Amino acid sequence: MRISVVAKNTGVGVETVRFYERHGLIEQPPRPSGGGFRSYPPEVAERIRFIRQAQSLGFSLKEIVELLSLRADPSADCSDVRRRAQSKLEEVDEKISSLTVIRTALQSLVDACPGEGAARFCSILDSLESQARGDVQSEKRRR
Amino acid sequence: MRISVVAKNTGVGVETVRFYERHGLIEQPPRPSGGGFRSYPPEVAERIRFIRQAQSLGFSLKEIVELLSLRADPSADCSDVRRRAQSKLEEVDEKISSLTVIRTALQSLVDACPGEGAARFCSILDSLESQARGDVQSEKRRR
DNA sequence: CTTGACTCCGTACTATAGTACGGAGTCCAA
DNA sequence: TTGGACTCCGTACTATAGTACGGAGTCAAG
Repeated sequence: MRISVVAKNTGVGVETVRFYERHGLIEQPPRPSGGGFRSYPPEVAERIRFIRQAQSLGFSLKEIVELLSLRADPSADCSDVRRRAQSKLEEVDEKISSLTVIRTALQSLVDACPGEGAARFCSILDSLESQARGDVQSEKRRR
Repeated sequence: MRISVVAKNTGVGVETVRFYERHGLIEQPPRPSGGGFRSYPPEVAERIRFIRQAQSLGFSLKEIVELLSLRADPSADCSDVRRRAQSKLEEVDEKISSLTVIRTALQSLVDACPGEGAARFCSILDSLESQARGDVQSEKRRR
């Protein structure tokens, strides 16, 4: 496979394939002796899909490199992988709960806003300001 | 107030204050004619707290610039601000639900993992791989 | 045997939100 | 008046994950 075919088959750009090569996520096939274009084995495409799959689960490229090297290392234990997945799960849980806090705050701002009038007197901006002052009283009054 | 005092009072670094100046989030006080150090009025510290408050609700610096200019614009309407908060709320909701999908996937990977044995045969890595192949069968078998 | 598409390679640029650095100037207390 | 701390300013660097570009080489169809 030429690089453009790999890219097309995996839904990434040619430049992204090269980017992954440069960062050690996939191996760059040797250039044929005598010149010409590199030929990519199907495993490369599979690995790129693995990368995207792991990315979609919230793993960074750096973490994916580690995951891949665990798979390659015969002395690596499955529990290493499990620990990583577990800690990623905890990370995701934390993100969800902090977003939930944000959601609640935004919702109450939106609810309190009359939705009309000059922005200078906007309750949302006011609230952001009074919270910036640490002004809890006006916060309570507003609700 | 000297810049370092502003920084200390708002919990950011001096470089961050300058960064906000360069990016139009806060106004840079003029240097006293005849040389010397700039003096920051307390409103600057308040504005930095506003910025951090809005950041903590998920607004980017670019969006915060817009929020601030809405507040300054006498013709801007409160409904503009409300719309922005509303759409940020929707964004946050989307993030939460996609993280929830990720959470579920990670949880089932962790649950399926025996937690021992060689990483080469790790069910988590296998699963990532078979999903990469679009191999739904082995996915089902594994559970 | 030429032309257009594709490849290779290095370098540079994008966005986001800062952080660091070096040198010159300034301020204040001992 | 001198030394340490702080300020000013521009530039460069960090991390993350790519994206773009320009020139040279290569391949295949017409």
